Amino acid sequence: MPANIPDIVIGRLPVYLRALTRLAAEGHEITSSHELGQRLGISSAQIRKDLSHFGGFGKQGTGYQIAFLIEQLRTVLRVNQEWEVALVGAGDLGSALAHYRGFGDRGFNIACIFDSAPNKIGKKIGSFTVQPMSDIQHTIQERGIKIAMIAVPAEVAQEVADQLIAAGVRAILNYAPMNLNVPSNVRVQYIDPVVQMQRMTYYL
Amino acid sequence: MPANIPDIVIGRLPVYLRALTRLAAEGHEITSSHELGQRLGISSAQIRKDLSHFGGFGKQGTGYQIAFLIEQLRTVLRVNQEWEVALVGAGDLGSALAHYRGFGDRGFNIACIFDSAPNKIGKKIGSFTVQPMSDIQHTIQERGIKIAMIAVPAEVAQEVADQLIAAGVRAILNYAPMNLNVPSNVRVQYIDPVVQMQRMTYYL
DNA sequence: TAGATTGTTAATCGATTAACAATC
DNA sequence: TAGATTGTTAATCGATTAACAATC
Repeated sequence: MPANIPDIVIGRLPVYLRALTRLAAEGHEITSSHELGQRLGISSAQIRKDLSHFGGFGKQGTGYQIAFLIEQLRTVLRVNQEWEVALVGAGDLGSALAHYRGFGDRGFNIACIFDSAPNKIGKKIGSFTVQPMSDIQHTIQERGIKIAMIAVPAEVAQEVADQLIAAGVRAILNYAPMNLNVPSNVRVQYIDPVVQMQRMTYYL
Repeated sequence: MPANIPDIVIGRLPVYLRALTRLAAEGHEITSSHELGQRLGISSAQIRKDLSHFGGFGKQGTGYQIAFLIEQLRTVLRVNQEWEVALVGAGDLGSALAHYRGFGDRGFNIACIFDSAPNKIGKKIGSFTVQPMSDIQHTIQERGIKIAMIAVPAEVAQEVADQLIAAGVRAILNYAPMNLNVPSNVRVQYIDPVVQMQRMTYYL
């Protein structure tokens, strides 16, 4: 495993992986840094440089074997295995996430759903039964779950995060519109559609 | 309006705005670049530098009046007005977005919903009636809508984007797991939870 | 062989940080 | 006045790009 890869490079690999998977679905077998860069709107040099951190995946004069490169990136990102994911929050968003079919084939499986509302606990969402928050510690620890999605109101998101971390979670995808305070060994990614729209209105 | 602000700076302003709104909700009236930086996990120097692109919003020795800074940032980002947003896709995700209460108070209102499935067209989602895709051009043009959210399968996302852009949309929030090709006068932001989880598994 | 594209180095470009005078 | 914090400059740091030898 190469050391000290910049985080910004790691951040682009999933986007490369997604584009390569799409190219493969379209029937391509080989691509080049130039073609991939065109699709993604970034320079070919950046793609070659990013990939070169992990080894020489291409062939001069030819380019990259798509299936091979996909496999390599999946290995680097550690998504050549299935990760179990805990979901907290069984409202509109939580339900939509629970029903979303796009996780499984890209390395993730929702394994359990938690909510605090008594009228939701015990209900079925897809194939899952909503569990009470008090189950978090036990279920997550027992199953060794390391990844969680938070889909609860902002007011309780920090509290939920604290519980998840105490139970062993080390990666959080936070849908609540607020910043989380977490120890340095825990990673957080944020999804806030309003923030992303506010990044565009400036230019309108 | 100051010229040529780096995009990376614009990208942080909504996060500042969100944190400030939260501080205000907690009853604070004044904050400092240091306090804000602590909350967000970034340096105080960066916050001061970012804000200084748009003017001197603080006072030496005191810090920033939160209400005033919120108002300034809302003006800079142009979210001191309400933007009408078109939503394409009335599946699980589209429905969840239509029901989400968090848009209105942060500058955005969903104004119309489109889907292609005959069994969805005409149905009510919240207070909206799902319209057929063929209405896109007319409705968006008539209402002067500039922002759209795409919540359709990846296979049709590019086609939907093309239609939206032809109708006058200039900012797209894309939930479909694929890259969109758009003209340079159109901005796109992406939400793909799998990409964001794949950015974390590398470190687990 | 000729053409194409990689992997890599060095140069450029841009962003972050440290430091401090200004000033509330 | 003394203490605190801004706005800004200059220095540092890191990321992107251009260019090309290597080589398929």
